[in-house]
Amino acid sequence: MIGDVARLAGVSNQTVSRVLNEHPNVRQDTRDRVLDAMRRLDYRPNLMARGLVRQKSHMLGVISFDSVLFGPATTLLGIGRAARARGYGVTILTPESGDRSSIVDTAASLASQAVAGVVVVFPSQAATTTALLSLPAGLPAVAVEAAPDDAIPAVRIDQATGARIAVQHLLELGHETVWHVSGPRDRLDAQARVDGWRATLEEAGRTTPPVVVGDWSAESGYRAGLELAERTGITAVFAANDHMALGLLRAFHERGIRVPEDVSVVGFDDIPEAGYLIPPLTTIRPDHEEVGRLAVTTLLGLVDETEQDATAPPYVVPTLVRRSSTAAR
Amino acid sequence: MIGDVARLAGVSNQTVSRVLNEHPNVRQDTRDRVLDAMRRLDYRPNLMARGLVRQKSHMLGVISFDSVLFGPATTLLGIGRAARARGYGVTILTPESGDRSSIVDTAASLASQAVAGVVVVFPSQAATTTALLSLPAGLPAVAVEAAPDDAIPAVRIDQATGARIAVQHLLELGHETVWHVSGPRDRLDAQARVDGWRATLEEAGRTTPPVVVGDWSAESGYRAGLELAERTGITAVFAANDHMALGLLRAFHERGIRVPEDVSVVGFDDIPEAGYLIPPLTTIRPDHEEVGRLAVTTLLGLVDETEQDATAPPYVVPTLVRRSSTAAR
DNA sequence: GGCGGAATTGGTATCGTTCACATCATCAGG
DNA sequence: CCTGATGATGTGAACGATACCAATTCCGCC
Repeated sequence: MIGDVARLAGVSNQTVSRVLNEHPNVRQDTRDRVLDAMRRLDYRPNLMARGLVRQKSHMLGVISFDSVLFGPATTLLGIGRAARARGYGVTILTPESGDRSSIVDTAASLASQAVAGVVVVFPSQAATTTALLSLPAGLPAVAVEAAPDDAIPAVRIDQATGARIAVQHLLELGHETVWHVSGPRDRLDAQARVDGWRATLEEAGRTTPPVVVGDWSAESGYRAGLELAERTGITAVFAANDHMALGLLRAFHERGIRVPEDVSVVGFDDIPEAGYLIPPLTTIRPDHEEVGRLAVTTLLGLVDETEQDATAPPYVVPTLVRRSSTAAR
Repeated sequence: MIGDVARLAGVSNQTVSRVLNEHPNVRQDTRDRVLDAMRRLDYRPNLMARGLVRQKSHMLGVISFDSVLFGPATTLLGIGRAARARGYGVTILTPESGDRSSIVDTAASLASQAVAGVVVVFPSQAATTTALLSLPAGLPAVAVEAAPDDAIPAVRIDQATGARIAVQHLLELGHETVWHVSGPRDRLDAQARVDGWRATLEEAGRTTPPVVVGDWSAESGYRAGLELAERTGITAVFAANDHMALGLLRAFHERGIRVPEDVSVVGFDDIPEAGYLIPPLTTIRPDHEEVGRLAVTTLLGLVDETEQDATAPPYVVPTLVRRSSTAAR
């Protein structure tokens, strides 16, 4: 195929290849002739052939769980866009389940796809470790959220700071303490939010209520809400994500507890509909897309030594979005 | 690399290749020896080399818009899983914007990735056409939702039937007529829902109120709700998706209109949190993942003539999920 | 005019695999 | 024991690009 272009332009294959790769030592008129030939033939380089000789593909792999959830889905979008901007394609794999074998399968499938590097978007330490171990040794990898020890670089939302901002906000409104509905115990991001919440309360010298554990779903938030509604004296709740906050709102509504008059609620994620819940939800907004971008930058730093700014900041700090679900006590 | 295996197993490259491709004419003990060697060396076939000689990659391309939304994201998941089950990888591209040039760019980028086929998950006729025209001629393609004329096969949710079920449900509850908050005008799926809604009302001999146009977002649903709240005599609203229904609920709540006592609301999509809104939302549940699966089946039918059941049913019929946002009049 | 070094271009091997064809081994039947 | 068919294996070319090295051209300067 490159031969056709070469013939039409009256040069050798090699020269076409040079034009293709923007090698400097090609005379301007030769370059023009080649470019013109490429246009005329609607030539597209065969990336498989190129990958074969270069021993490196133009593909990045992503292993992701929960890829339908707002946070991960947005991160995936960020990864895709950043990768494309650098000339890489992205292939996304989602294990059927959280089982060990399912994860191993997925990693193996990625391994055979000859990717240049891998981003692991997993919420649990164990799963990430499993995935990484199943990858061929030496394949560059970056973790999003959960990184086992410091074996590989990680990019994450600064969950703890996000939680801190949420709690701080509630304390400033005059609440004595803040209850917390957390994500699953085995999820690192969930635990980081718990840690931030607890630390902030302790620093302020407040009592720390027991954690109510959820699983990210609206349903678990609803159950947590029913549980909290039984108790008296609760004035502020920090939910570890907006979906659970949504469930909370529903439970409180059902029990005649008014938000924010009786109880203030803060969520986490700022899903697009957060502003249209009843009442509009005050929440913490993390920039998931930025996380994806940073993950790609970091990964490409590993893949391609010539990459610049390989040392991307590993934390993305979220911000507070004030709406109507919180009020002064 | 295949050579290493061959040497260790004491056979030729060709024999290893035969084992790899499950060619029948290999003696059992030879096969075992080769398989053992492969395991010992942790050999993985180089898919780029294979793709090069076979002139076909093991990759499917997907162009998708709105990949963060629940529906499309779920379809993407279905595509990914179905593809993997058939030994194909998937690369997903999302244009930066809906601009023509952005779409053309995206398609071009896919074209150079040597994919075996393409799934276009686009909501508008125009965008899909643009995307398809930018793809190299002869590349098999399947459209999800929006298919321009009948140039390529399409797989879609049976939107009209979904709408019909929603309207039917409301009419059976005794409502005189049903208002509709639609998706954007240029979206085929939105228009199909409008058509189903209108047809059902007309067949029942009811008056057809004007369509209130939204853009899928909760915000537009909210605005539509405020608008509807101004009018009197409205007892039932069918929103074209759950996010807009959510906005509606909020607007009605704000204006003191009770759901379902004063107005019944039906959504579309059955997002995971639909059951935890205030009140829990009655909605239409389309199986988006199934659409993804069917798209892959259909595409692979085009890519690989040996594929079976190439004639997948092109419509996936949704079902009604009854919750508490609808009541008898 | 001739020389040296840089810029430009071409030739050939190579990446890891499969394909087409050739070869060798095996076995049943006459 | 030979023949022919069939099964099992090996050999060399090809896929489309890049890498490495050699060859040619160009240019400024002595």
